Amino acid sequence: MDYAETVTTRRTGLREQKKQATREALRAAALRLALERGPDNVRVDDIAEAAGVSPRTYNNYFSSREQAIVAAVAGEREARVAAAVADRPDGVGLADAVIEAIVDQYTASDAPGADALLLITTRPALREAFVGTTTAIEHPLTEAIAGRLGDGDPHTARVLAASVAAAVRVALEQWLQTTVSTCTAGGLVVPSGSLPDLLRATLAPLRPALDAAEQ
Amino acid sequence: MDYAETVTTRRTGLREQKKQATREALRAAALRLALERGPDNVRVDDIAEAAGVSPRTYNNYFSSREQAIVAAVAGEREARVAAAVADRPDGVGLADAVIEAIVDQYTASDAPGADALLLITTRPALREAFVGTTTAIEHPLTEAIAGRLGDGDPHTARVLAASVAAAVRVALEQWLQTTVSTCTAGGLVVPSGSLPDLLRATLAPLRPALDAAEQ
DNA sequence: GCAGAAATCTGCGTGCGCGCAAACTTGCGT
DNA sequence: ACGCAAGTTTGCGCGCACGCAGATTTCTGC
Repeated sequence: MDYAETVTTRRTGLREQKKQATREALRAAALRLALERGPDNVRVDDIAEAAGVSPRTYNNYFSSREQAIVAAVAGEREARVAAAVADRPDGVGLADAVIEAIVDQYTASDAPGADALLLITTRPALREAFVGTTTAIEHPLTEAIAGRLGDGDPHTARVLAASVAAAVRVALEQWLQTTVSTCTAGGLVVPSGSLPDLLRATLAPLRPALDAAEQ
Repeated sequence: MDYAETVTTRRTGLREQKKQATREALRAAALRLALERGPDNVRVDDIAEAAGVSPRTYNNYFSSREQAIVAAVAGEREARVAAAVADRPDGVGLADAVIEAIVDQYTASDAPGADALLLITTRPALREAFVGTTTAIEHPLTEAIAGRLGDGDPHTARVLAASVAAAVRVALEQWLQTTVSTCTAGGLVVPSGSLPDLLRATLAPLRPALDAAEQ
């Protein structure tokens, strides 16, 4: 929940260094254990023990059992989406900047954690946590949109960011739904290639709102 | 979560009748106890005991402790919003129908539970649960919008409904924020009169998207 | 270096959410 | 009227989330 130090490693150093280390250890341990045994057969005590910390400490980093597993695949996608929106050249419109940035980030991150994604699509509790990560992009996205809108009403940026995040959530829900049904029916892996198209199609209805805000 | 019987009291009757009775008893007990003592000094066991059911039964009706308290003021606003959208004459545009229906429902319901609202604005956990009720309007709103759009793409209706719900959530968050700060600073009750204006202003950026979907 | 301040880790206790299976209630067919 | 099927309630147990306060580690000023 704290992205202020991701760039310049602010703050004295040894503290934040250890903090990030244990956070990463918890992430890795959670994902590894979830893949080895089923996701249901892993308690927070196991994760904490594998990471070498107290069970109580786990909840100082993640507020739910699923967050650690989901964090491994979701990562800091939120901040990268915002950065991607801001990095688009000024020539392209707001709608294209936002939509393409989101599509890029959500398709690029699929390759590394493909096995983890398959795991997430299986268990409903994990799917819910994964879908819940979309709300995390709201704040960074708000600032990115506000930066592109210039001196406009900051309320508008916030509403648009929330709407975009909601649309992304809808796309993910539908993608997971069709994915699991495909798995059940065909028995093959996920057709991740359709995610970009689905995102574009789902975000399309918001284009008029984004265009109108630009004036 | 089950709105199929709200109109015609379908299903044999005695079962659903008792079900609604205990649900209402739980709601009332939760709100009463929360008002008497502080909201933090009421356990689910107390609510269940006051309603005359087992503590386990409570979680058959509400999946969290706050839901019962919030449900008292939130009620079945979801279904009524959808009905209000559908009831607007065909002459008015989709944007006006949606926005005015929402404004109506969110202002009309404020009067009865004014004291409860003040309670909710105080405790952060309750505010979160109250804000969370906005996602409940997504499904009914989707069908209402789809009905007005006619034979258009059902995806569009879903995205628009999700965006509208997100915007409502943003408005509620901001309203609660300014409300609590006003209370802290001035020490007076909430300026509920500004909610309609805030809703209208927050939903305004989505007008172009709603208008465009209508064609 | 060295105290004092600040942040973090940890054990403990409480309450909550929920799966499970047994008792009980209600509805329906005959 | 009666018995079976379906639905609901309840007790039980497990694991999770978190506040609290003490111990421990890290940072800062001197």
